Amino acid sequence: MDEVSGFCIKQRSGYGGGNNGGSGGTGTKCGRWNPTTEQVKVLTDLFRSGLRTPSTDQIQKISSQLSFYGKIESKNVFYWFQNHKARERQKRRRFLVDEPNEFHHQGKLPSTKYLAELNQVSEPEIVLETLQLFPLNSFTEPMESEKCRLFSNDYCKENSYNIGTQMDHPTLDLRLSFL
Amino acid sequence: MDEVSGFCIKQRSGYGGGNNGGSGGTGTKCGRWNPTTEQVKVLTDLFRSGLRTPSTDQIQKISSQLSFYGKIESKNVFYWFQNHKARERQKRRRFLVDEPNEFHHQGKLPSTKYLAELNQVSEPEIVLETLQLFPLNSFTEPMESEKCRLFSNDYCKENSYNIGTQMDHPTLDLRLSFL
DNA sequence: AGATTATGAATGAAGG
DNA sequence: CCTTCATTCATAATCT
Repeated sequence: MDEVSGFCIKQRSGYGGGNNGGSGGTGTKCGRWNPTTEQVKVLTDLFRSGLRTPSTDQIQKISSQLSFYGKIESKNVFYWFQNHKARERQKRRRFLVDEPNEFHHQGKLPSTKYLAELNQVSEPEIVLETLQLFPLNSFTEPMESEKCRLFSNDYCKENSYNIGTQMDHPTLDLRLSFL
Repeated sequence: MDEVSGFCIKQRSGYGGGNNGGSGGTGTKCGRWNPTTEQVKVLTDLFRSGLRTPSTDQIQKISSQLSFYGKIESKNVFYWFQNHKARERQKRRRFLVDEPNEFHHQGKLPSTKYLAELNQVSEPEIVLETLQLFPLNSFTEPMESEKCRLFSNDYCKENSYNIGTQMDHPTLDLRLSFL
């Protein structure tokens, strides 16, 4: 999984039914960006697809696409990738390096044997050619994908990405090929 | 469909994080790390000795040492310091901003523990910067992590720290010098 | 028991 | 890139 934990969707006080067209996560105080689940999903999938450091152009486009799901700015996308990447690495460096040492004495644990799944941070680092997250019900034919430029150290593969059927929106076609 | 009104998806059966990864079985309630008294004591003493932001190396060593008292991971140490520092600052700030007259508590009184905490905050905090935490090499490169002087409420005091005398464990010498 | 507090964990934003 | 800070969420601990 992308993150260490199963993810808990955090939300501000449940705003009444989707009144927010693009009011982002919280309806009240917009101190900082609070990504919606759809936004997180898209970003995560992009990341897992291999995108690590999107260019300014890409950021713009991603942001633009994600703005459909709620308020978002380019810098949010930028920060998201930075943080995600950094924490992925940090997890490995700081947390994974943790030794499997196990001396329990003081505790009252009944010596439950546990298997630490430390490999959860091992990143497959695979790059999908065509990412299909949502089995596309609609038949949005992907337009001719633009040629992806390879950046310095990024994998930029053309991704066919579609989102639809998740929200009540008019079949947003979010192919990653727009990148 | 239930709106984004976040519901917390129960954590997947354990993740690298938490603490008790397993207890075997499936539906194990993956709780969070619950430090033992000794662990808290050591951490607190370290903090009070001036350690505020341990480096990765230090974190790992602390974690390693504390693992004697129970299960612990590096990330726990990391978060502990992170939280402790943040909350100390937070309390301090709140204390300064808070009501100038700390006597009129007409409503419900804060718990004794809370008051104790406040009292603790009010006492002079001593942050060492000469704590020899990095005596590993003869020519130790001084880390440049001495920029925490943003707020001028740091005092310098020479201090030698030794925990070993307070422990009731075999021969674990937990002097901070191990850092 | 439910309400409240304490605190582990997470993450958006920056700083450097 | 890396580290750090602020804020928040979730939950164990505790109180009433």
